[in-house]
Amino acid sequence: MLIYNTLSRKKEEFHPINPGLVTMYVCGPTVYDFFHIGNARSFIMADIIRRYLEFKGFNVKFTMNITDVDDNIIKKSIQEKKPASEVAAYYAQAFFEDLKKLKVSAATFNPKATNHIETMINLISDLEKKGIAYNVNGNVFFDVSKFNEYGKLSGKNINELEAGARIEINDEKKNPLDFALWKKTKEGEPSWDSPWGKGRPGWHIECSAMSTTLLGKTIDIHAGGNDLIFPHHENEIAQSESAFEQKFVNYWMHFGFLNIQNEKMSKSLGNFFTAREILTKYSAEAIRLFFSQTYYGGPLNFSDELLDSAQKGAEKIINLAEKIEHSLKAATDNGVNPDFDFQKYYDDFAKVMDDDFNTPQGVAVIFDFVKAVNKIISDNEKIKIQFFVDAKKFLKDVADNVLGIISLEQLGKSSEGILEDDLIKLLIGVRETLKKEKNFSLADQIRNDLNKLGIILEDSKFGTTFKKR
RNA sequence: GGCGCUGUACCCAAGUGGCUUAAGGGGAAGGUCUGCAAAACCUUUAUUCGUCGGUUCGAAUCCGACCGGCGCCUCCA
Repeated sequence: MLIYNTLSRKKEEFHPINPGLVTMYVCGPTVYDFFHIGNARSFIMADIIRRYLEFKGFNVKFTMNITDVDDNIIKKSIQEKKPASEVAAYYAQAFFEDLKKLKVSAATFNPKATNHIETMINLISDLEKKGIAYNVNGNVFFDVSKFNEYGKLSGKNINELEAGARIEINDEKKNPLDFALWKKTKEGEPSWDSPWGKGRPGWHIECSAMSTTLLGKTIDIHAGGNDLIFPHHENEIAQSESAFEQKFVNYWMHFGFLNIQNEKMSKSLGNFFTAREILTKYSAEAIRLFFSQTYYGGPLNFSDELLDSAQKGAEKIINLAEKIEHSLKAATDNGVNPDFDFQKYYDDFAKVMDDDFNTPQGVAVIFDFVKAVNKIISDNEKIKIQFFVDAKKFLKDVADNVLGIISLEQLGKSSEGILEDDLIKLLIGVRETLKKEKNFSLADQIRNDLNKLGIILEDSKFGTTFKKR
């Protein structure tokens, strides 16, 4: 299996530290607002990577942190005149709700920064003892000049950075690139006691602390958005490797941005849609398919047209799954036993996904499968039930469990309850009679009127079936 | 200025030296099935991969130049 490693800027063969186990850390949200659909891309692609590793048989310890103390949260708490902890708790809750709606699997660990302050303080103390961190009036900074590999992840050169620096002048720093490990408290801010007085941690230190505590000093995979490469991940490496004197992360993975009209979607530009907003218009499956149809590392434009096209693609898979369900219910064991090589599709899927999680090609394998199965269904009057059992299993294993672009267990489930479904079935029955009597105008009227209510009737060789828009 | 990503059909997008005279999705056109629809199936929709050169028996894929889009270098997935 190959993974593109930002550190080496090439694809590398993946070897986890412990066979059969993968330690994976993904930078999660700062909880001061709902996350947007661009953030969702990272969360979903990380989820798909995790699920594929599990599909391959790895036990994945998947960690995603919650940054619940930070400048933006404090700003929001002042605006809303609420305690910072309340703001953070509210948006953390919303974060989990939205992830669930997007069908992102629960993480093994979701550590919150404020639960790991002690570890961070110890880590900073170690760095200070080593002479790598320095305290100026209760602010502690990391001395970038003491870590001679600084810049190795982002390909930046310290001297060039200094030359082109547009960094805010801070008299307390020895070097403009030095970054805060510990920030002295200001009036009204959340704070903790520390050897340097009351204060709060800098942003970067939390990931070093939590990753090490939960997963170990060296982990297999650390992932996040492209914009975290510098300075965030660069700083994590500097802190962790200075403190522990061993490699922090073996494989660094970064997700491309979601753009709107070729411009990065971001909170500061204001050109964003929240994930929960998009979820009112499009299914999680369509959103996941949309992201899966592009390589995770590249840029991707966002628009309603593109999501519409993904929604239609998702329906194509659902249509097949529904046909399979009807066939399974019809349950007959006489019929042809089609010559169909299911294993080939599993092999093809694994082959392309093994190449740095090539989800676009993985999706293509699924659509090839959908087409091939549809063809067999339309070419044969009766098919043995085993064929449908196997076909369903493939969709479950690959399209549902790995990519999450279909939800088999939700098929045919009515959110409105059984009564409504029974009423629709009643109308279908009436319409069947009308059709037999050649009263097509009334039969069509029933179909059209139901359609206006969002219920679509389809006549097929399985009889009349319905689905809801 | 430094570093990185990117330019493939009407739209999105894979492929990065021969397996591809270029996957897959959407759209469009024609056909089959159907009382009609829908769904599904079949056919068509890039001799061509930003432009111009070069390397090679062979390139969308490698090299060079040029043109265009984007990002990071400051909080940001």
